[in-house]
Amino acid sequence: MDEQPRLMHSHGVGMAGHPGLAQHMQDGTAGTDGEGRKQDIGDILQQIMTITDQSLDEAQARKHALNCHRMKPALFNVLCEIKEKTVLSIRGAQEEEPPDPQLMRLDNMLLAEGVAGPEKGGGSAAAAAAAAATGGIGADNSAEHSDYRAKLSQIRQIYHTELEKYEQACNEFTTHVMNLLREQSRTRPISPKEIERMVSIIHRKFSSIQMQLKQSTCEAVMILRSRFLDARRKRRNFNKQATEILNEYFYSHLSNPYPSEEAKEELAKKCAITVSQVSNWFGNKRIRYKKNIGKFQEEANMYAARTAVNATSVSAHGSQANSPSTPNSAGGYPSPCYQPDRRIQ
DNA sequence: AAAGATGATTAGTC
DNA sequence: GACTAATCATCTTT
Repeated sequence: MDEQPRLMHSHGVGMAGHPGLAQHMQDGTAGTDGEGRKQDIGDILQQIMTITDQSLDEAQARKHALNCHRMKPALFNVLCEIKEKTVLSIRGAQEEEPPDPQLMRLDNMLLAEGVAGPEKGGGSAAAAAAAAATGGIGADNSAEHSDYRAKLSQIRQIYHTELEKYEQACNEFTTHVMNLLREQSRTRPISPKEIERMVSIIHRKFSSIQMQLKQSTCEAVMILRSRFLDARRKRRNFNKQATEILNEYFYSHLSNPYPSEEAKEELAKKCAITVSQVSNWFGNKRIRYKKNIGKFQEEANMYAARTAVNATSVSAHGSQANSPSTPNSAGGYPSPCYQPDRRIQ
């Protein structure tokens, strides 16, 4: 009951400024008197200012009164409930989406490549797997291997810093929005569910940005990997000694230049290359020799002579470092004319 | 820079 | 799976 007079009073104060203005309008005399007019305008401005001030004060007071009203929580609860129902009926269906298959693919790949997941170990494991895929990496390729690892860990580092940045930004933004909503929930009905929904929307937006990061990281890894795996890109000639060992074997087995698996392994060991490299070498050599025997004649003669010299010095001195491991025709010149025999063709 | 040499890859055969 | 023949990509020589 005592609320009413106060309200009336404050209302009265609000109106108190108006009679003066109304009076002016009614007289119509102000237009003729310059001095009076100036003063009147000053009065009006003054009154407007007071009105504004008073209105603001009033608005604040009303807001405060509303905030403190004992029925407010109940009212907001009801409003929230109604809002929840309408919002849910509008977009309730599309709420729970399944995990994005593409994102899962990217995640799996990053994990497999050792970019995501535990430190270091994964990376070198992936590099080792890549090395195994090429058919084995020799000791002389370890430099390239470590280069690969270095680049991979560089990618890894960039990925993690970026990811961290995104996560931090996401968290900051989330807390900011949550604070804002909590602040606003004092003046408008906001349910906790609504806040939750807003947070999930933010997370979804940020995860789509994250996906772009993951995608570009995957691309970088793929490029690095393909460059590392494509050995042709960084082909190195075998060193002179290795070539000599291989040629010695080839020309001393000219009638049947097909080293057995054991012989290949031994040659690989001697030349510090892989068995498949030995196989490649013999494959290339056979076909190229066969294609142009004339061109290789000189080379054939040279190695044949050397083998012969080695053989004689072996018999003379008992040991020789450079002798071929399994000469097939010790004592005589192996035929410099390799007939493309039964095996070939 | 062009030509030749060489190691690796690929399709096809046995 | 080993091999041939053709080819590619790079290295080396001219």
